[in-house]
Amino acid sequence: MRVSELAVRSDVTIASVKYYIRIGLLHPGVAQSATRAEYDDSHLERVRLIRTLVDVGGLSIERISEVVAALDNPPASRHELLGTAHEVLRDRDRPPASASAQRLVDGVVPACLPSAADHGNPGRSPATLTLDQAITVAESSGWPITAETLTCWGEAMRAVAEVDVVADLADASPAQALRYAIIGNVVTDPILLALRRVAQERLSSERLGGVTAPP
Amino acid sequence: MRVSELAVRSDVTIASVKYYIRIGLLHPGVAQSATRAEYDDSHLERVRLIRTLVDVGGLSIERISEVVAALDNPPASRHELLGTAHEVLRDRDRPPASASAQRLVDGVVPACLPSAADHGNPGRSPATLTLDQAITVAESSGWPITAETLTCWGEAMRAVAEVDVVADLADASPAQALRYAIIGNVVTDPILLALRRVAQERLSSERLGGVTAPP
DNA sequence: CAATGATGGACACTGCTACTATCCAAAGTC
DNA sequence: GACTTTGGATAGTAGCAGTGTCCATCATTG
Repeated sequence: MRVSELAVRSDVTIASVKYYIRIGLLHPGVAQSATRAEYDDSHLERVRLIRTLVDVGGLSIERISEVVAALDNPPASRHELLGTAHEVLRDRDRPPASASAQRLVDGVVPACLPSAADHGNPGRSPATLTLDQAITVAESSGWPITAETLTCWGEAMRAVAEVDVVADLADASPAQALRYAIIGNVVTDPILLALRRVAQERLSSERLGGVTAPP
Repeated sequence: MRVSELAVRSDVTIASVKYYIRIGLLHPGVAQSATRAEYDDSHLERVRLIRTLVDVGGLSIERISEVVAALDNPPASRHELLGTAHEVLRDRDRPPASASAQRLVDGVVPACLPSAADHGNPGRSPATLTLDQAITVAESSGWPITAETLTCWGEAMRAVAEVDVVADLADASPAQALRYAIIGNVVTDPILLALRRVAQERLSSERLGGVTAPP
């Protein structure tokens, strides 16, 4: 297909396609002549990935470059796959984690989320680092998290992750699996948060005995 | 206190304080003379709220204006409180929900999140609308959600919301309760998502039998 | 009591991001 | 042969969230 078709099919302007190629997010088409190049499904898929990451995930172009780099050079082992996915999704410009947050995490997580990696020193994975920092931010916003709360949430998220991991493991190539892990989290995170709000409304209406629905 | 102190205590430059006042996010200090005004804890609290919403929630200044407007004019009834909180946190520029997503939500949510509001026609609350749209986006990103998945997630999020609602109801004035509902969601959403990732890593390492931890 | 320096108010300006627009010459199309 | 499309390059734009600068006032301090 030509640029115009790629642009229409991915719902993006030609100018944007050119832009993505220029900054290296998208590989150029195969040049047929000085004024013609051929684009294929890999281009279409890439542009759609970019748009999902921008529109749904709210990732910056810079972050997307990292995602793309990881996809073009995926980890060989299954074990590092999620780590890589979580690393690119991780918010890098957060203040460092407080000691109390790390202690809380160390105390609660192994108990409610047992893992084979608990033998020996597990180190701090991207996700654990993110958790440390998120709890630190909450603390400094005057919203301290108790061990009980975290335990309860951890158990709930284990149930969520059961579904996730099963879905992710079905796939074939490392690049595809990585793609799935990244897109899967990006598109389903908002669903989870929306469900949380729905649950809050319904629970609160039950507790208060009234009707929460708006006009 | 004077601007300089307010600026230091809220970790913001004087220029930013002036900016927030100029655009109406922050009420001016009480003028003592042409070159002196007195600021109090309400100013400090407001600036900290703004920064939390910007830094943690990633809200735009425009959205924060809505939050501030809601706080200055909170709903009188407890029942509308969460609805208002969810309305201001809701992403307004999403495509409309698909019929299939709405059907999915209607089929799953009442079953796993029973509510007093289910008598008669409940309408669509802000959170439900957000959920519809989030599922629609997932569908159109090639990530269809099954009823089983949604049910499982819904049950997990009910457990999460149990903790939330208890915390929110402890408070006094409508404005305070609204503030808590908004900040609470904003600062704890990232924790939940981080826990999800941690759970994924640990579960996957258990399934794969290896060690997921990075270097 | 004069020098110093913080304040309020107004307005212009900046830095960053993510595109858009324009131009051109070559190539394909009708 | 007129018209459209493309690739490549470069410059320009829109929006957001502040910053910088200026000035007249005013409080403080040596």
